[in-house]
Amino acid sequence: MQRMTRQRAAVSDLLAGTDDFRSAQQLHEMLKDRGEGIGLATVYRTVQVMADNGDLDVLRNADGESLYRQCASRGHHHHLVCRRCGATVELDAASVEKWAATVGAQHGFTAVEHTAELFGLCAECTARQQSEDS
Amino acid sequence: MQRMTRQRAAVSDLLAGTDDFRSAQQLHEMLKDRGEGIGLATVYRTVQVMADNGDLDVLRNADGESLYRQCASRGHHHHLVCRRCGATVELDAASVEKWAATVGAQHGFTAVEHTAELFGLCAECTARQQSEDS
DNA sequence: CGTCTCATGCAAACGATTCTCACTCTGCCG
DNA sequence: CGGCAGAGTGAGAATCGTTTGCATGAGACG
Repeated sequence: MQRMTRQRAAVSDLLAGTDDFRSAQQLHEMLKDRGEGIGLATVYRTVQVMADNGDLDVLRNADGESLYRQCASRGHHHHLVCRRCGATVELDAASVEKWAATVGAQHGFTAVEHTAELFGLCAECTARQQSEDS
Repeated sequence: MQRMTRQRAAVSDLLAGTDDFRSAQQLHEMLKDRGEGIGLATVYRTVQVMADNGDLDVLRNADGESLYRQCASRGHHHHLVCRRCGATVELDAASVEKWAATVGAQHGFTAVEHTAELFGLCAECTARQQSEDS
C-alpha cells in the first residue's frame, strides 16, 4: 500500500511547481532550503517510486546523473533540455518513432526501445553565456 | 606526445577484433583472459584517450555504464544495440538529424546535440531468451 | 487509542570511474 | 648503443551518485 507522508507530499509539490529537469540531489537541496526536513535517501526512494508509477520522467545527463521531471504528457515522448539550467520542452516525434520501429524490425531485433533526447542551451542561457565570454 | 605501449596495442587490438559495445570492465576482463597484464585504470585511461581522438564510440546503457566500440564510420551516427550481448548495427538517420536541428531552432536553443540510440534483443538473443522462458 | 506496516533517516555499503604517486618504459637525441 | 625526460602504468585510495540495512517513527484502519 502507498501512504501519503509529509515527505512525499513535499517532493510531489516541489516537482509540480518546477518545469525543469532536476537531479535527486538538487531536489533534496531545494527541499532543505524550503525548510522541509527530509533525508536524501527518502528523496531517492520517493522519486523512484514516482518514476515507476509513471508520474515522473527520468533521463540521464551527460555525466550519467539521473534527472527527474513531472511532464505534462504522460505517454512516451522526448525532450529538448537546456544543459545548463534544465529548462525543458516536451517533444512529440512521430518521425522518430517510425524510424525506430522500422530499423529495429529490419535487423531482426525485438523488444526495441529507444532514447532520443536533445541537449542544448536555451535562449536565456545562450545570452548569459555570451555576456560571460566577453 | 602519444606513445605506443604494449597495453595500448592490446586494447586497440581487442577492440579492432570486436563488433560489439563493451564496457571498460569487460574489456579489462577480456584482456586478462588473453593473458595480457594490464590494470583496470589503464584500460579506462586508454579507452578515454581513444574516445577523445574519435577512434572509439561511447554510449551509456540503461544502468549508466559507458560502453565502447570501434565503429566503421567515424562520423556522427547512431546505433541499434542488443541489450543482452552488445551486438551492434550502425545506423545513419538523416531524418533524426533533420528533426533535431529543426526542433532546436524552433525553440531558440543553441549548441544542440542529440543522442538517439535503439536498444533491443538481436535475433540470436531473442531465440535464446525464448528457450530459457520455456 | 492500538496495532500493523510501510516510510524515514542515518550511516554504511556499493559500483563505476578517477586520482595519486612511485616506478617503468618509450621515443628521441647524440 | 646509452642516456634522459617525461609520458604511461599499476595498485590502491578517493570520489560521487545511488542504494541498502536497520532501528525508529508515523499513516491508516479497526
